[in-house]
Amino acid sequence: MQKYLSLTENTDFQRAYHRGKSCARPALVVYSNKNRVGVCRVGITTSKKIGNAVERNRSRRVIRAAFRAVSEEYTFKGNLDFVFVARSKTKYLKTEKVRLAMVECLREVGAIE
RNA sequence: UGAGUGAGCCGGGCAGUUGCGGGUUUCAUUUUGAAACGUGAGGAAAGUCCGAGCUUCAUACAGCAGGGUAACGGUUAACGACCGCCGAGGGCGACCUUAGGGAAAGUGCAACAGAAAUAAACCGCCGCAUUUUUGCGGUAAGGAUGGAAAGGCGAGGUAAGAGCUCACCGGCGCACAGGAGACUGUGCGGCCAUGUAAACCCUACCCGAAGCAACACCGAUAGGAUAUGAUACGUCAGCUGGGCGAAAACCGACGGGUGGCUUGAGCCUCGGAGCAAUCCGCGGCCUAGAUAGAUAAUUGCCUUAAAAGACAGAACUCGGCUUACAGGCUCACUCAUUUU
RNA sequence: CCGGGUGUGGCGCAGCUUGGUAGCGCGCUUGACUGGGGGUCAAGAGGCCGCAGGUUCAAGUCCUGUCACUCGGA
Repeated sequence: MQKYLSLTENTDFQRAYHRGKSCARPALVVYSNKNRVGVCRVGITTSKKIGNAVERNRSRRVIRAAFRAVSEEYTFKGNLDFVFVARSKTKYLKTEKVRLAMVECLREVGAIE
């Protein structure tokens, strides 16, 4: 499995929010933006609105596991930055449901076939 | 059987597959990659309310200001924590609560009501004078107010009264006895003291400051400074004093990296000392260390009525306190009822 | 990690230092002036002062704990 870098800079997140394509589902929100780094990068946002530290960690882990499954199943078109934003429902969902929602969103923004 | 009090404990367990962080070993290897083994959140990790370790700032200053604590004895590295005990208050009881020094060092405050609030004469009572209505004097027993009216209550006493005198009770002082001490008990004296110090204050004791984003080293980048002054600058935070450091290739800056980073006032078993907190000894064990931050998905079995369903995520490390918490377990004790 | 601030009628704020009566503006209700509206005037309702405990005769105010929001520094 290929390694993916993490998004760390705040400017990268802002660029994804403003210029990238987006798609929203009750499970999560996906932003996608082209980059020039040469590899795909991933950022996960869990705001304080989601809940306390345990609930934020839970949401982040579910999204990370879902993305891992997606990246093994599909190949991305070009080098892209992804930002996944957790919503208040995410912490109650199983990984499989989040994976299905993620596939739908990624297909809509044109990242996968 | 019912009601209750106190103390302690658990917070599902075992095994498998895929995947993730750290470690060790082996192999390949410039970076790094692969395999195997082993390991990977809590009782509160939380709040950050106290106390320490550690590091730096003068090898670790002084005074003032400021802050904290407050019966007594002990435990502890230390504490405002804990244990024991005394006093006070509450409960039928097991037991619980308690910032619990000083109000005769001084200052302030006590609204409204009431005659009067820390010193007092409105009504009443008594005596004397008198134009019969008032004046002067004595008096805190009685009256209404108030949280509080100047020790309480009874007897003597008196013109009327008053600790003025006496008995009992309460408070204070002294002596003796007991105790490690706070204090308790007994006897004697004498009647002077309203409350408030979580009001200022006084007394005793304690406190230098900042915090792992500390700090040390490496690295790249752009910049400042341009000369010998005991001045700028830096430094123990507030004020004053006094001192120290530092200089020609140096200074501070920094979204970088490495260390700091987990063996520690550590955990477990057994024995001993102590009412207890806790301490001592023998033996055994190594148990997260990330740096945008690692625990997810799923299967089977067991315990169970049912495997779910609480509160909640380490961030330098410890000791406490406080707060949140589904469901349950153990021990000791009290009261009531019934039976023997 | 360290250190501040705020919480009071529906909304925005005083009152806390020096403890005894909880007030101001906007809004709300009723009435009057007007043919009606707006506006003005008059009257009124609406508060256990974030929560719990303590000190005190008495607490919005003082003390302790706690909850929520918010600001600043490294």
